[in-house]
Amino acid sequence: MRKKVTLKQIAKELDVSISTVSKSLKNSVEISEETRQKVQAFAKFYNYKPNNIALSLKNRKSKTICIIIPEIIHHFFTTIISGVEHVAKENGYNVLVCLSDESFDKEVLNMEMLANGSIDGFIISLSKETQQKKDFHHIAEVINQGMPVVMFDRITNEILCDKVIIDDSLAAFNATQFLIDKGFKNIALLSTIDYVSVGKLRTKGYLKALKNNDLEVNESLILKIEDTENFEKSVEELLTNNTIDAIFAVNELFAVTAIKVASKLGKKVPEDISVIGFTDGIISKYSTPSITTVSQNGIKMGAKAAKMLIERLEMEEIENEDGEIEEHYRTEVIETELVERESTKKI
Amino acid sequence: MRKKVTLKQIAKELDVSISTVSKSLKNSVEISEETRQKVQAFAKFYNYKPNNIALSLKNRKSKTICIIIPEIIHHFFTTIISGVEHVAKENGYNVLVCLSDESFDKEVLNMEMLANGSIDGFIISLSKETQQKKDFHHIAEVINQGMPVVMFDRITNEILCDKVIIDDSLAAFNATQFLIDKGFKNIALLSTIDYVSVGKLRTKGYLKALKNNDLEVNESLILKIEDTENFEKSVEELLTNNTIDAIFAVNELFAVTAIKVASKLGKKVPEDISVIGFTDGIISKYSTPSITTVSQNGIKMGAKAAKMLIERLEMEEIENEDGEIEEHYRTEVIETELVERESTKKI
DNA sequence: TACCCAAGCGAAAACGTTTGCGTGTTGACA
DNA sequence: TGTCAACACGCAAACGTTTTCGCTTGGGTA
Repeated sequence: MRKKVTLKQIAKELDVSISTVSKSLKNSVEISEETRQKVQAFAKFYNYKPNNIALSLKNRKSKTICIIIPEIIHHFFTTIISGVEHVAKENGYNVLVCLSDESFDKEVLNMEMLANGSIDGFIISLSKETQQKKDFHHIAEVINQGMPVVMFDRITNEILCDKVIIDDSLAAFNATQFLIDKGFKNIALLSTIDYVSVGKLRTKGYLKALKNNDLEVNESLILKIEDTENFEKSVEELLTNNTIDAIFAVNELFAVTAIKVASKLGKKVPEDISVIGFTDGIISKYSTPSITTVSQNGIKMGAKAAKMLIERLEMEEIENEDGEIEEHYRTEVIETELVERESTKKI
Repeated sequence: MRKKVTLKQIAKELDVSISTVSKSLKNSVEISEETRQKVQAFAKFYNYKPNNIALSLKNRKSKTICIIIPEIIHHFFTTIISGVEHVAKENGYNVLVCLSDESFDKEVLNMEMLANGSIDGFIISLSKETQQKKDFHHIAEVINQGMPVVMFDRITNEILCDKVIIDDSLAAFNATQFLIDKGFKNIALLSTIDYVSVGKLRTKGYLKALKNNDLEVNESLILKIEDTENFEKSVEELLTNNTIDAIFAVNELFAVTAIKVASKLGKKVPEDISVIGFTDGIISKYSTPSITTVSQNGIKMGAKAAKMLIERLEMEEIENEDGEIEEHYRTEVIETELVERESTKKI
């Protein structure tokens, strides 16, 4: 086993000072050609690599960013990570992935654990519990300490920072309008409870589309699901007790479940009921029938978030020099797209 | 903005030495009750948190592990990360996620970038290209430097280290046997090309099951897919030109595609053809019909890999003290399970 | 011969910790 | 009054870098 070699060891071995070694490796003109050659050869032979931790300490930056997401077994968040990772690597940053498991405490813990030099900035999508509690002190705290934060998807307006979102309300509006244009009038909504910001916004878009087309809102066609594990029954009741010709679901899982329940009840998709989902994930693509859905480009979103964070990180260096701090935060809206597949009736 | 406070600043403010502050915060008996109180109160007020980077440098360990996977937009790898992350956090470790994108170079780059103090150990699943090249010098290198590595799923026997695998061959054997037991004789195989270790092993299990039951191996029923993007056509040809009553696919994507193609050709699953897949992911669960599949518990696998890595990390500390190094590597086999769903005919 | 300058190198500080050991001040006791 | 613990604290090294500044040596010039 050949342990990592340090500047000190090289210096000792070649009987020069540590500074000489360091400068030689950096091709400083201060050092004679001869010494440089010697040191570089030696360093190469022993496969010298500067210790990143020491560099982090010295430079007071770790070249690492942390992304905190509610859960990872979820296609959307996976694409986000993918986008973040690629941009990060391109810019020489590493990515630490933390899961809040939708828990407020874990979210806080993760942030506190890392906001002490370990990382340079956060990219975060709020946990359900955090959104419910409306307690964002942990985020305000790290921002206050001078650490940049970029929020995406599940955000809050109570915190000032860079944000990347889709226009959930508009996307939902468009999806609903798409159904209305096909002539459907009894459009059910499968949504989440309101404290989930995106659920609320998507519901808003749905309502607006109905209103815009002078369609009456039928409350019994709106199902707000809390328990995302066991809700088949509620959907079954919804479909049994009402006349429904189309469904707009605020996520993939709700959409595919709606289709399952419908076919169980003997209703065919899209012949009897048309279904539109949200998030263009694996489920939508591979289920039968494949599902028409609102595509939120997670990769693009993650990439954008990473870009914003890194820009701010690199910007800070310059700004710190003249002591000015730019506080002009941006909110980027990533465009969505309606991907038409088999679950909606062709006209 | 209130920047992070350091021991030095506290020391200066309270007019004591840095060591006194440090010891006070650690409740050392060396320091008087009074001073301790004072320091702790001050530290608490200013929300002092020790700088992790400095600690890493001093302790020469970062409490961070890195997982390198070929791609993240893949349910199996996502569950792995989930398993790893939870065990890591439980033990006070952070998780750095790196993607090789199935590229040898990126794999090497990632390892070299991080094997200099940034992290304490690796968990890795080999990229396709690496398996094809059979070049594992980068892995041997970091192991040689004394950094523990745990390989999972896509492994190689050429490297000695801890490993976590499933018995791919056995699992494939069982799946094939399951089909044979149902009375099928013309069982097609959708596999990958042989350099992907798991593809090869699963093919082996398939062949063994046929042999064990005195069934003749029909080479034209075996399709080895290279391009995992555009292979529908090959599957279509396979199904058109042969009499096939069952299909064993070595992953979810192949399985769901087989079903799509079959139904396109007017053959019903499971009435006309039974299909078994591999990996119990979202696709298998939510496609229609839902797919009978070999479940590899990714969470368990990831958790096990993390446990093995951390055990070795903590073990090393003790061993280093008496200079002995334990080189007894283990290979853990995670049991698989056949999850019966709708894509196989009930007898 | 005296002086200067450049080249080549080393010392030391800094980043923020921890910790073994040294040291000064008490108070008690003989 | 002298001695010696015990107590309370500070010094300094160490982790591995980078970088500023200062030092030495030699040769050239006046």
